[in-house]
Amino acid sequence: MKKGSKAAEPDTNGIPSDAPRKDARRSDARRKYDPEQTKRNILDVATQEFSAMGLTGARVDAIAERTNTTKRMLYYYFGSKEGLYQAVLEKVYGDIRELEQDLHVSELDPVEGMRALVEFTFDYHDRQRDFVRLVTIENINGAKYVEQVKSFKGRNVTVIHTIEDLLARGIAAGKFRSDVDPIDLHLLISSLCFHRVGNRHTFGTAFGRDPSHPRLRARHRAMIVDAVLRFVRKED
Amino acid sequence: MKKGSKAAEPDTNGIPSDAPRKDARRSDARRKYDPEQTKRNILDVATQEFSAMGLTGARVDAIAERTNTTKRMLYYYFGSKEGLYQAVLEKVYGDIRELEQDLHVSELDPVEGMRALVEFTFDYHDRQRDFVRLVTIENINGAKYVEQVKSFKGRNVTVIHTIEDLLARGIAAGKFRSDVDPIDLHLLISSLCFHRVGNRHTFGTAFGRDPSHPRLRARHRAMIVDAVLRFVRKED
Amino acid sequence: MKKGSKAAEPDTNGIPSDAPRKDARRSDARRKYDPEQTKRNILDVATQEFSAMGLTGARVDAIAERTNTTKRMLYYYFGSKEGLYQAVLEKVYGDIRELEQDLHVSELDPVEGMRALVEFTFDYHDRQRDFVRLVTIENINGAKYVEQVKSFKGRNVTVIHTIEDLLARGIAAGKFRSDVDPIDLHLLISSLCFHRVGNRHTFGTAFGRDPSHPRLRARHRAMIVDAVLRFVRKED
Amino acid sequence: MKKGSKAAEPDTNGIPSDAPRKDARRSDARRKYDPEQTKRNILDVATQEFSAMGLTGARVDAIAERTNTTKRMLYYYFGSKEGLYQAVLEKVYGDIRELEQDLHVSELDPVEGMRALVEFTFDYHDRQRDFVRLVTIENINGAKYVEQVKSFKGRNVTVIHTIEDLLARGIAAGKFRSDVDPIDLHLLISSLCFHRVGNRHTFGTAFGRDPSHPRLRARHRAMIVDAVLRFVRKED
DNA sequence: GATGAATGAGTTTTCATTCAT
DNA sequence: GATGAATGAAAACTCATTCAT
Repeated sequence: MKKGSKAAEPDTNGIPSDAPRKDARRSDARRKYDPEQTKRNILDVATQEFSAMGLTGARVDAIAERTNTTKRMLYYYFGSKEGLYQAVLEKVYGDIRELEQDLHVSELDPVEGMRALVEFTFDYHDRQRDFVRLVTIENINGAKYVEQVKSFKGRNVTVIHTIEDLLARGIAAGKFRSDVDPIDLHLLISSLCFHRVGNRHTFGTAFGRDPSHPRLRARHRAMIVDAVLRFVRKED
Repeated sequence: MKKGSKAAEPDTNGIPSDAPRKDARRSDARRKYDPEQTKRNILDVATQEFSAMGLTGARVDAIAERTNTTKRMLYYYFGSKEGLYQAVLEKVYGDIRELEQDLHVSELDPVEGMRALVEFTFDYHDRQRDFVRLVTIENINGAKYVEQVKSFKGRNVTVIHTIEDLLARGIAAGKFRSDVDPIDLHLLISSLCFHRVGNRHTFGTAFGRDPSHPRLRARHRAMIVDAVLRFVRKED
Repeated sequence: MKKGSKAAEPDTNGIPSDAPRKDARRSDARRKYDPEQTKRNILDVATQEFSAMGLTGARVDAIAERTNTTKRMLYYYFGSKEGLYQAVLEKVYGDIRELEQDLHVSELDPVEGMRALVEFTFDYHDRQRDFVRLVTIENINGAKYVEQVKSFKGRNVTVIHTIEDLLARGIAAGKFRSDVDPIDLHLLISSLCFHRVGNRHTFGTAFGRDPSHPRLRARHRAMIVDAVLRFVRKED
Repeated sequence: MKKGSKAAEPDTNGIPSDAPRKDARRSDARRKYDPEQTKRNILDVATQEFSAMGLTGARVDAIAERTNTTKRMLYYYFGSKEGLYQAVLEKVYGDIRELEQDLHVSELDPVEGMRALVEFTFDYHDRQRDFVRLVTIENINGAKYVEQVKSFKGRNVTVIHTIEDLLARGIAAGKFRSDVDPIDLHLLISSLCFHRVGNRHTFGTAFGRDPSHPRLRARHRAMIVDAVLRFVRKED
């Protein structure tokens, strides 16, 4: 194993990472002392590094190097490598939540709502690779850190409520079967949307197909929507 | 000494790991020096450690400690930490292959064959957590090491052939729709079987449900078979 | 953040430390900026921290945190950690001096005067743990800093004069032996009064007795007075 | 505070430290791999550094530098800085114990026995400055580490038994008073022997007298024996 | 083949101190 | 006078790997 810390090389192929936008500076003059910006900057770089390298694989030095500040500030604000990792997790989960606010499924008819939910889930995972990778990493860590993330449980409850609502309305409209457990359905949707992103490297190696290629992506999207709708549809 | 190298603790809840069986000693005379046994022993322990901790998280010392031999031997046989990791990957993929030999889907009618394939895939992932974890880890590594595993590509080709055969026969029998891509279908099946195992920690934390609980497992198995069959079925 | 800077925990069992009294604000109008008060506040906190942790063990951050002001002020007023330590030493020695003024041994008959001196010395050490600890710390530092404390030498000269006076009068009165060196006697008295305070932790651990317990304190006090008087007494 | 790690400078004036004897090599050829010697070497150097600088003041690098090995070995054998400190404590207490074996007070008449005990205690403290310093340091640490030293409590019990025996025999012989508590007497003796060593720096600074000067040492030794005997002697 | 001791090069973390506002 | 943010230098500790026996 080469030691040179080239940092965060693996992955990141395709869509550019969603983390550090240098232009995110406060619109007012670039001030020298801007703790919020400093923190955000560190957090953005750390998101990249942790999602690319894992908790143990990430290097504090590598993060610091790509930051506008020094390693010291990283400890000043986040206390430790683990603390920083945790903060990254928190940020990432917070980000999703904001996005989900925009999804008003309850205003759509159940079938269209279900389609919208699946498409949203698909798109989100497809775009937020860092999120997918961090979840993967957390599963290797035994979900040790995510447990302490406040926004984590809340977010999941929301999704389940959405699904319950869709299912109930679908059943009432005679469109959906009545024996589907909402959490199981969530798992099913997640599986389909998550796996092709999280495992795209082994998939690509195995079949010579990159699941993130636009054509494939479109086909997968349609397939997954189709599969979910067939699964919930009431058969006559 | 703060950290105490307990190593490889995370995960492993539920089904006991499939790796190191101390009793696996060759029944014939236990010779003092048995290179094969030594290698196998190292490999078993390493499988556990790598699958529990990841490539970067695994500790050579931790592996050596739980081995019947010493660290030196590990280097003697496998050259480096990476070499050992690679060997683990190779072993794990070899193991699957053997199992798949037993699955004779071509002798079943297409619907039953599809069901059998899905059930096999489900059961395999459900049991072989180490495999699932190692694949996950490989995806974090950008599939860098699995690419060099000989049995890897071959195995996947086989699965696709099986699916192609099932689809063709199903279409011919008027049971399956004709617009399903075999690799996409494989991805779909894999997603459903893999995700609930690979992400069971975050899932468990999010919903307070352990997907490996027998009751849930049975339900998931039925659900996945159902979802796949509904997906491929020809509608009239 | 692992270590959490709780600072200055060890010791302080029993009698509450004599340092920082938050209520010590000047009774006259609490002005926003009161340099004297700020300095005193820093000094009090620093006395605690240094006496609890030693010079190297003390943390500037820990001191600043428990202060009403910020770290910057600490440097503003005292220049450096060492400067602050020195200032603490100075303050502590000054405090003693004030107290010793009240002891008018020369007005008592030699035996009673000696008793009074020993009792005073005992009581002082017994109460001023911070003083005892700081002296101990200075001895670990090779007395490097105390050398620069002005009140230090002066104070000792005074004590020796007092002892010389007592011895002379005692000898004249036929009560004391004539072969006692005043500095040696001072050392003897100090040893007895100092040790039980400075080493009370190891003593407590060794014998399960806390020398600062009231009953034990009283007995020690009597014992030490007794020992000293027997030592100086002229035998017939 | 200068940062350059010149290490272990303070103190050590006078008698050369009792720690690392390079000649302590196993008499048989100087072997390259000699764990016992390596450990002892580290321990000896560490004893010096810790006793000179305290736990927080000591520098792992400084210890390693003066060792025949590298810093890594220090962690290999002792796990951490604290672990090494603890080992030093253990060694130092063990050393005393061995010495005390040679003191057969019970064979002497009570007065002579008491004199021998005091003289032994005096000599021990006078010579083993590292011991005295380490005890002092432990008192600053709140005796946190010495508590875990096995030989610590045992040693103290032994001393008390010796004193009890002497007192009992002295009382029986009509030589000693009967109201002396053995632990108190031990404290008294310790105080007198310990203080002049432990606090010799401040003492030297205060009075311009170095208590370790041979002439002064002899006088102190006589004085302390005298003081103790006068204290225990039965008055007619 | 097998082993415990040894190690160089990192890696995380801490500390006293200073800067810009 | 006062403050929170910032920092370089050093300190503790860890890791994969190799050596002597």
